[in-house]
Amino acid sequence: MRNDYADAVLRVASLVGPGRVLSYGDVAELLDAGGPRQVGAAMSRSGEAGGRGAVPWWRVIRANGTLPEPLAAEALEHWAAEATPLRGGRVDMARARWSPTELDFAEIDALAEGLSRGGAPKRGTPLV
DNA sequence: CTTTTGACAGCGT
DNA sequence: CACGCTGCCAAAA
Repeated sequence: MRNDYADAVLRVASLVGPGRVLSYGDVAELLDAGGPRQVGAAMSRSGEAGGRGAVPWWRVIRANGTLPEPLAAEALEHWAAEATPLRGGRVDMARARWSPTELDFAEIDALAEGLSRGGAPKRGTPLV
């Protein structure tokens, strides 16, 4: 079922609570898979997300507490609305970084598990 | 199979 | 603070 890496990334993003954020690299590290670029690539697809934009994309940002031009403006509104710790127009990563609870860890671990599905692709499994 | 690309990160200059 | 280069890993061409 785990469609793919992107799905896991989106789920982790949805775990982040209001007023908190995670850097792309953090997400990759939590999943213990891929890297910041994969997370970003996955997030780019969040707009589609099966047609549902229920993904709090503004809670997954760059390590420096910002987002690319086109998104910064809109994200800033969300951050302000959620009382996210800001500093000079960008997120104060030191204070806003999300800390997963043990419960969240279990969730994340389960997601990571799904990614490792080395099951048995073998044979003509076109896969992605 | 190889090459290119991408909502990145970190370090050196 | 501004650039430039390297490392990263998966998906798409």
